[in-house]
Amino acid sequence: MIEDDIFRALADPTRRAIFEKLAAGSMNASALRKGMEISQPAISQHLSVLTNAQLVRAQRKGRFVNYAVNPEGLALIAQWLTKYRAYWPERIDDLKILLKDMDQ
Amino acid sequence: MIEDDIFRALADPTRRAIFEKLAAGSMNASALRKGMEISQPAISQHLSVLTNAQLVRAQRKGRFVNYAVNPEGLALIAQWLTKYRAYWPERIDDLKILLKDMDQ
DNA sequence: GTAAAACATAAGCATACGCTTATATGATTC
DNA sequence: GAATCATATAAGCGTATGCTTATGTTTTAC
Repeated sequence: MIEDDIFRALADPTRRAIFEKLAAGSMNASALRKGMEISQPAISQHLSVLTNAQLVRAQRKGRFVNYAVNPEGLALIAQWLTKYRAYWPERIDDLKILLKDMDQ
Repeated sequence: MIEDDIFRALADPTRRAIFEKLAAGSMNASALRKGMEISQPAISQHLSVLTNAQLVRAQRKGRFVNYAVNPEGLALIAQWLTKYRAYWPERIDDLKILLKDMDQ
């Protein structure tokens, strides 16, 4: 089940931080590492987890590897969320969420 | 970080199955257990995790405890998703996802 | 081709997870 | 209040997770 991988990948705060950085703009592992107190192997392992979860995409560019957000993973979360659309309007505060055209 | 709890809670397939059952209608732990090959303590522990993640609500009804979906958790996921709204249109297949009125 | 840079993989370790069995708590029924 | 039902907690166990250090790969630069 891919959902296992996606949710598990996002359960780690370091991984969410990496993902957030990538969402602001794709970059290689070294660039990602800057400002994060983490070892090189750790970043590499996290990126592997994110990639397997289809949240991130890897592409070799010479001796660098460019990492970018993979919309596939996000779409799968959105898709999962729509199953429980019935509960969204019951949100306590004033958040308004609308999802349409996903009746497949 | 509540996101840790939410994503971790959903990373387990048994927990997602429990959540899905509750989404179809609130019920107590015994009813939930029916049809699931799982021990009573296991269900209880899973429900505890889901409750802590604000995905589920517990309410005593005599000697039963009624469990129901807590929209709060779902809303937090939706909220998290909106941060990456920019990437949604890039979805490969024909899935159409639209989110509006969440500019808070 | 040799050295160095960017990244991945291997191995090991402490901690967390999900399950089990056993027991405790809370509430009803008689 | 004793027995029973519904649920929670405790303790223990095997496995997974996230990190580290050490070593491999792959590609560029000289």
